[in-house]
Order: sequence, then C-alpha cells, then structure tokens
Amino acid sequence: MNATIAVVEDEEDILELIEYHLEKEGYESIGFLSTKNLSSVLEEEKIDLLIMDRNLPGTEGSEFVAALRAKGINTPVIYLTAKNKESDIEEGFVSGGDDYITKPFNIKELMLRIKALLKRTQTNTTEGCLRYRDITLNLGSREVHIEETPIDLTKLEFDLLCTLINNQNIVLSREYLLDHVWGTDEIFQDRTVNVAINRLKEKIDPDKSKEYIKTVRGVGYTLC
Amino acid sequence: MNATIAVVEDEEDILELIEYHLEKEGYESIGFLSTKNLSSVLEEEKIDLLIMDRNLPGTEGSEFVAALRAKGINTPVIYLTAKNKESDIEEGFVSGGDDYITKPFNIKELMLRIKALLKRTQTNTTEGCLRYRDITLNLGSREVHIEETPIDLTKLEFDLLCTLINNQNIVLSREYLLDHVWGTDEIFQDRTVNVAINRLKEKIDPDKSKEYIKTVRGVGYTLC
DNA sequence: ACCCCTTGTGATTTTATTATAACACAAGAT
DNA sequence: ATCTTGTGTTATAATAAAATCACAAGGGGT
Repeated sequence: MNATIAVVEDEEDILELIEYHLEKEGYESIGFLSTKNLSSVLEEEKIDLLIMDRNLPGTEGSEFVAALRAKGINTPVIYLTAKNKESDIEEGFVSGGDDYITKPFNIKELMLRIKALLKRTQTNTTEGCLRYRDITLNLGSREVHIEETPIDLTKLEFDLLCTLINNQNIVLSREYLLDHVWGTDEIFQDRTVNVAINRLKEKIDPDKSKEYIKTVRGVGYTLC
Repeated sequence: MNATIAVVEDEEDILELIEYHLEKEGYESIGFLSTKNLSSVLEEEKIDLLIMDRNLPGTEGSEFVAALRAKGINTPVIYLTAKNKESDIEEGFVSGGDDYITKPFNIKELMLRIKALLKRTQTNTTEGCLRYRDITLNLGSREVHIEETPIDLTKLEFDLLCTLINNQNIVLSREYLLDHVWGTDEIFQDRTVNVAINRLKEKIDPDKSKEYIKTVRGVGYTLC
C-alpha cells in the first residue's frame, strides 16, 4: 500500500542518505547509481515517484525523462541537482519534471516535497481506509482485503463490518445494529442480524480460525 | 482558456513584478495586498492557482489556506516567503500548499513552478488526454479511441466517462453522478443513471468482454 | 418544418441480496 | 437427565436493485 519510490543518484552516500530517509518515512525505495536497468523497472514495477539526479555520468537525467515521456510513462519526477542556472531549471521543467530541488538540499524539504507530490498524484487510493487486524476496508472503493487477498462483500455486509470496526470492544446489540446498519424506518427481526453476521463471518473467516467477531450471549456481537 | 492566478503579497512592488510577469506569460492575474476580499473572490471566480505570501501583516498566509481547505476550497497554492526554517516549510506543506518558494526568489523559477503546477492540476479539466486501460479521451476534441479505433460518444456519455475515469477506484453513487454529470438544478431519477451507464457500456464494450465499468449493487458504479 | 439524435422515463425481465422460517446444536437452568 | 433458551446453519421465499427494452419528448441541424 505504501508508495514505491525510485532514486537515481550516482553519489553513493547521497543515495544511501535518501534511501534511509525514504524508508524511515515508510516508503519502499529502490536505488540506482545510473539510469541503467531503470527503464525496465519503471515499466514492470509500480513506481509512484522518481527522484532523479540530473548530473549523471553519461546520459543527462532530463534526457532520460524526456525519453520516458515519449514512451508514455508518466511517473512523476522530482529533479535533484547542483545546477541552478535558469536555463537548467527550465530544461528540467520542460522535459516533464514535476518538481525541482537544488543541492545542497535540505533532506526534510525533499521529504515534504515528496509527500506533497504524492498527495497530488496518488489521488484517493490510500486514504479513507479502515483497518482491523489483517482486514482493510477501503471506504472509497468499498474494497475489502484480508492480508492482500481481496474479499467480496455485499453492501449490507460491508456496512455491518464498518460498524463493528468503528465500535471495537463495544458489544453491539442486535437492536443497535438494526438501527444503525439497516436503517431506522423498517422493522426486522433480531434473527436477521444473526444470519447477516454469520454470512459475514463465513466470508471473512471461512475456516473459523481467526475469530474476528465474538458473540456475547444474550447481548449481541463485538469485535475485540 | 488561460489560467487565472490570484497573488497575495503585501509588498506592492513585488506584487507588481509578479503580476507583470504573469501577464507576460499570458495568465490572467488578480493581485491582493492582503487576504481581505480574497475569500469571496475565490468562491465566486474561477481561480486556478493562488500565490500566497506567508508573511502578511495580520493573518498568517498558511492559516488562511487552512481555513480555505476547511471550507472545501482546494485551489492549488504556491507559497512565497522569506521564511526558510524547516518548521515553516513543514507548516506550509501541511496546511495544504502544493509548492513553496523562498525569497529572494528567481522570477523565472516561479513562472516555471507555476507552469508545472498548472500542468498537474489542469490536466483533467482543460487540455490533454485522459487514459484508462485502452481507452483514450481527448478532452479538447472530445474524441474517444479504444485501441486506435474511434468511438462516438454523446456529450452525456463523454462527461460520464470522464467523471468515472477521474474517480477511478472510487464507487460513485447515482446521486453523485447526477450532481456532477447532469448538473445540479434539475431533478432526475436514479434509474436515469442506469440507462446512461448501460448506453455507455454498450458503446465502449459491445461484447461485454472488457468489463470497464463495475456496478456495485446498492451503492453505484466504479471504474477499477 | 422536418428529420434525426439524444435522453429521460415507464414497463418488464433478470439478477442478486436478504429476510424469514425451520431445524440443529450447545450451554445453562431446573 | 431433560427442558429451556440463544445462536448457528441451511434452505427457500420475498424483495430490492439493476439491466433491458420501448417509447416519447425535446433539441439541433439541415
């Protein structure tokens, strides 16, 4: 779920510094000392952001990016460079860079620019997630994953699970669940909740090994 | 068609300098010496970008932006400031800034950052192509291609597809679609959306083999 | 004015979901 | 041990939702 960031920098200690900070911030990082092998990785792996030194031996970083764009690869790029003459800045932006930072740079500023850029480009995939143990609910896409494997839930099951997660450690009565998940107007039987809970259990824990949902006899159900 | 940019800067000569260059680049510019009146303009006019000094007398620029975001106004912001301590940079980004440039600044770099930021934010509204899998929408000519073969879509179908692509992985309710694709004033029935979606499906995937649009029962439709 | 295209709505069919009933089982209570 | 009560399970019926079809009311364009 975390963003994956590729870094191209020929100075090894700077590369290590950046990778260290990226991982500290929780990103996946892949370092390169040159643009060699980079193309194939960008095409095959899901890279969310590219940090590119422009003063590479051999190919100019910006030429490389221009070639990427021509191939239809639109990974956002932050340039990292010692150059700061106007013409260089311009060239960097023109060839499809999304941001630009000059050496010597403040590592914290770089991290913040990364964060800001990812926020813009990653739209809504990471936000709005509810988690419980190894279950992840994406509220926007309404996708449910258990340890990376997707699970199909109906609207009712999804809403029910949301309510349970949002009230962890609280035992929810059938009456409460009928009110909050089903809606207030119509009247249903308490049994209805049982069956819905069981169907949900069956989907999220078919082997009955995880015991996500605990039933509290005479009261209701809870997640703890 | 040209972007409209609002500039807030209390030093009159700097404000004039920026406005001069903005207009030279072909943007519409609106200058402000303080955040007074700015809110109403942002709400009423279509402002594509806000350039904001943070060292304003009275309100802090970043506080003002935070307030904007709280109101749901998401105009992109470039901060312009003499401050450069880490904590200030951080505060600027956190409160919803999209870029940050410190005084004394290179006016050309500012122009380039403006261009880059507009490119990122305006892609989906004005120029360029939208892509989804093998579908390409040309937003200017409103042409649609699926793997090089052209497809004829009506205005409604085109707008609907745009909205779906711009909200990939998010399940859009019929209500949301009626609001955003049809427009707010008139009232239509939910099933109107069904029919429009089906007509769109029929055009972009007559054999029903691609399954571009997924219907999420009880919720709405999504593209994933 | 005419025709054609678009599109909103009604009617109908098809599908998926879910409420309920009926039964089975387990844990306490008597 | 047996009865009672609550819950799990399964099957079936009811229902809600969506797809599909058909038609008619606008809206442009010629």
